[in-house]
Amino acid sequence: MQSKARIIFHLDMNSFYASVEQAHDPSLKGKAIAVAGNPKERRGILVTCSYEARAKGIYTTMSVWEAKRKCPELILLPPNFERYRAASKAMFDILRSYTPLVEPVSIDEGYMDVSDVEMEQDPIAFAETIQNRIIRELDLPSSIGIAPNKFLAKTASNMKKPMGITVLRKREVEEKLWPLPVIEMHGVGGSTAKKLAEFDIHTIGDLANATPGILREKLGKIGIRLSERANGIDNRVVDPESVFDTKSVGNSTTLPYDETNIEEIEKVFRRLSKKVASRLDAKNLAGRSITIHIRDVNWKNKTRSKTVSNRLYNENEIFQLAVELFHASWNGDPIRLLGVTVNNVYDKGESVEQLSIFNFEEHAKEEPILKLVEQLQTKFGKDSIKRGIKVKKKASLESKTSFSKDFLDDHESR
DNA sequence: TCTGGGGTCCTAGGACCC
DNA sequence: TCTGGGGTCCTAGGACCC
Repeated sequence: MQSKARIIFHLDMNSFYASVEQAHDPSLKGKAIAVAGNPKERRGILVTCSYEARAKGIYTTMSVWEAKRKCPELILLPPNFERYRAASKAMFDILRSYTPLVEPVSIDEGYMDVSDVEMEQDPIAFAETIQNRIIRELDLPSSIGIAPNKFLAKTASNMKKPMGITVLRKREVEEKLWPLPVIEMHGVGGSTAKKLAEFDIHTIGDLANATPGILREKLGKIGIRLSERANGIDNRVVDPESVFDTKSVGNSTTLPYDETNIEEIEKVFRRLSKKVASRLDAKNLAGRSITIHIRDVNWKNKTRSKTVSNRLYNENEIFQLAVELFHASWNGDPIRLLGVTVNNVYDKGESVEQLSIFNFEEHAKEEPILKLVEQLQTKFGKDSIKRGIKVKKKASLESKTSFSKDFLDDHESR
């Protein structure tokens, strides 16, 4: 069945944080401004900068000291995330006033599937309406890409900034995309570009016309995907729910000076654990595993992780595990960055699965249960508890105490 | 004084199970 | 006695994006 062509918008806010600051304080309009992590900090970088700053050779990710050297009149602002989140929410509310099929991708960009929206005019005029409303109501500039799928819409929105509206039709891919270098493609970074260059693929057109089998062999799944995208093919749907699908919550920090003092390091872990715990709490999430990140002076990264049987959300537990992992892998070298992430997170209160874990935890401290768990794990393997929980998931809510019984029944009936 | 902090997805090898 | 495949979970690392 040939499905009806879709109409996808990709809306991208232009230098979002800087624009929000200029809207908030109009005296900043027309000036070279930038938002930096904390302008006073060593090792700070620019998170965003205004178009006026860009005109003077300033760009995002530039270090603060370099930016100041290059443009002494640059106005540096500390980030005000609350302000950005409020602006973001207002922007997405505007988008959702036209269709529920809005998928936020990040704080300042999102997709809309407007295929079934009844428009009074053509899609371009409709995009203008949205863009003008965001300017009028929020004083924020944006760019919109219009295309039959996400990849092309995203590519299109990037073509004209600020305040652009760009249509990219599938039949225009050959003319407009193929001449561009592969690095211009969303999903291709320096590393992939270098690999592609090794077998003489330099432009998006080269990629589009390469044998998919070869790409698969060299790049794995990514190779196939890139080949499709280069040919203008992308079947991903616009998913409004994806924003609620948090998989991990983490916090990391670059230390002001390379650190070897264990007391300082533990203090940092304490701070990071506290932050992660409070953010998990705010979202009512708990996780099943923890990862710590260590970056050394040479920018070499190391991760260590551990999966635990109880749900992870408590600050002290996170801290203990983090420090434990750290001690098990640290060789005493100076450290540049530390991070703590809780992975495999899920909503604490929603599904039966969590409830059964909760029941299990309630009894976990009791001697007979501990013994049972040990026996079960010895007999059936480490993941047997999880399988037990799956059985529990099928069982009714009332039979809370039947956890171990369900579990055994399942295994003995095999 | 080069290079932040928040994420997601993919790979690959080993353990373990059926 | 030496023959499997198929599947999931776990860990470590890397690429990429905003």
